[in-house]
Amino acid sequence: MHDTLGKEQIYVAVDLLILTEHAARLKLLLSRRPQEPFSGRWALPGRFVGMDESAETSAQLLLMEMLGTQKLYMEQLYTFTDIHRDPRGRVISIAYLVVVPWKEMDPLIREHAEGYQLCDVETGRELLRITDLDGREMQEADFAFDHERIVRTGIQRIQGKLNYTPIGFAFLNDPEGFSLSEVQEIHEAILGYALDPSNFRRQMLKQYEESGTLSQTEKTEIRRRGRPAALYQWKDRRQTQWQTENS
Amino acid sequence: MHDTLGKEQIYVAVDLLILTEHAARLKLLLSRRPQEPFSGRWALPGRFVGMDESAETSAQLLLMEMLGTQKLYMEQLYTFTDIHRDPRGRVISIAYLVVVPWKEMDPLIREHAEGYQLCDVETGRELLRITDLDGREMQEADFAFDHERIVRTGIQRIQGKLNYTPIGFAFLNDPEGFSLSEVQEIHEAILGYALDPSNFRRQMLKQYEESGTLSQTEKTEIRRRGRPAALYQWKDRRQTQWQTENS
DNA sequence: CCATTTTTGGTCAATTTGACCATAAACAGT
DNA sequence: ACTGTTTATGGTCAAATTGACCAAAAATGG
Repeated sequence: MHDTLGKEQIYVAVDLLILTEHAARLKLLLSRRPQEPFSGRWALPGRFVGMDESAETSAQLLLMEMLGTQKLYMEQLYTFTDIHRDPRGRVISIAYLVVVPWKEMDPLIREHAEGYQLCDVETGRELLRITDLDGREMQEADFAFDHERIVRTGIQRIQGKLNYTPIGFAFLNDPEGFSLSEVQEIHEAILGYALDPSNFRRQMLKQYEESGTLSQTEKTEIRRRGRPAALYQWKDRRQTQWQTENS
Repeated sequence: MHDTLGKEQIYVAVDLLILTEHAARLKLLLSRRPQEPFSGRWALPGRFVGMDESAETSAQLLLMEMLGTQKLYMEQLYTFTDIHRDPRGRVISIAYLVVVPWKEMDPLIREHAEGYQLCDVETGRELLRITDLDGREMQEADFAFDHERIVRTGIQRIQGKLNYTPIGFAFLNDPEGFSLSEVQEIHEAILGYALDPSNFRRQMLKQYEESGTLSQTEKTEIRRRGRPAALYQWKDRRQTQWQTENS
């Protein structure tokens, strides 16, 4: 479609940083580019913005194409505009950060997003290590365009936001409820280090229980080992506001 | 130059939200548009991004044109892409937040930025009131394009950043030193409410003194009334990093 | 010399945080 | 049935932080 680009105009694209979490691991949706430029390198899902779409709409459409849903947490991440970021011509990219609950991601990924892999993201306080399904680590040169930089920017953003927003809950919007340990697992996967269970629970409850957005249900979890956890619910009053809110 | 735009492509522009502070007031650089569209309405300084410039470079060039300097705190704010934000055609705007010390702004504004006014921004915890030099309040409809939204986004951003970054110090980079009351005045102007002097000082010193970025000089201020204040210095180790750092 | 103004340092109670310990509630294996 | 293991949950306690004050220091203006 856009194999060659005109030399006389700036093209606008959106790229999606789609994050999910499973088994104490932060995961990131990447694909190997099937064509030039950067054939074979890892790339974020992207799309050119049409004349009749806002960037946000364009991102939502791409999301719909890939996963078949729009009801996800999405925020604008950053706009990358380096002159030579795309060898085909002048393309700027507006990157969006998308959070998908694993339970939704798992079935969707098979149906819609063929060719995509959910790669592992390991992140300590400073480090960032991304590995594909075979456990091979990616270097910056393994990425297409400036996508490695986009990834780093996004990870930093979400790490910072954990402190003062309930963005962690966007990773588990299942209506059946969730345990606070699951929330903790998500925070740990994003931050890259362990948290104290007792203190974590205390913090979450104080922060969100009195505002009514986090409330305990009557059900409890079914586990294999250990004491079953109480299940909580997230009241979505602000879920839709998330879509347009700017930090 | 761009009186009429082609209908077949997306144009990319940058807009600058230039903030400064004086006499306990947050100020914002605006001009009345001299031409259609939105003739007579208030607008941020802006510029179309050239084919051979990154957005950041373009913003820096505009800054250089307007104020004759580039050595200012600047960060990308947000990218606005609504389809109908510009009646001339399809234009997206990458907004940048710029902080100028008053002592630099005052002389520069006369020389370079003719037609621009430094308007007052009054901001409580929720409210936002912007008034021109004659004290007349602006409504959303008094702004061109979606510039009122850009302003609100920017004010929110800087208010949030006061908590966890030293962005307040960007308002006074004078080499002669500054008193902590001046810093406090800046914070109060941005936040829209008063702070306790003693607690404010305690916080600033704990946060930045031990890292070596804030240090007391031997000089003291010359005042009209009251005890003269000790002057402090900001060590710029991270000033340049500010330019590219993303929150 | 006194009243006023602003800076600076300090107190003190309330709150928050971080590092723990202890118990509760389940299961697995003997 | 009992024992050990595992995970969830509740509690303690000292350290650190915050917010609301008070008071002295250091200047000026009358």
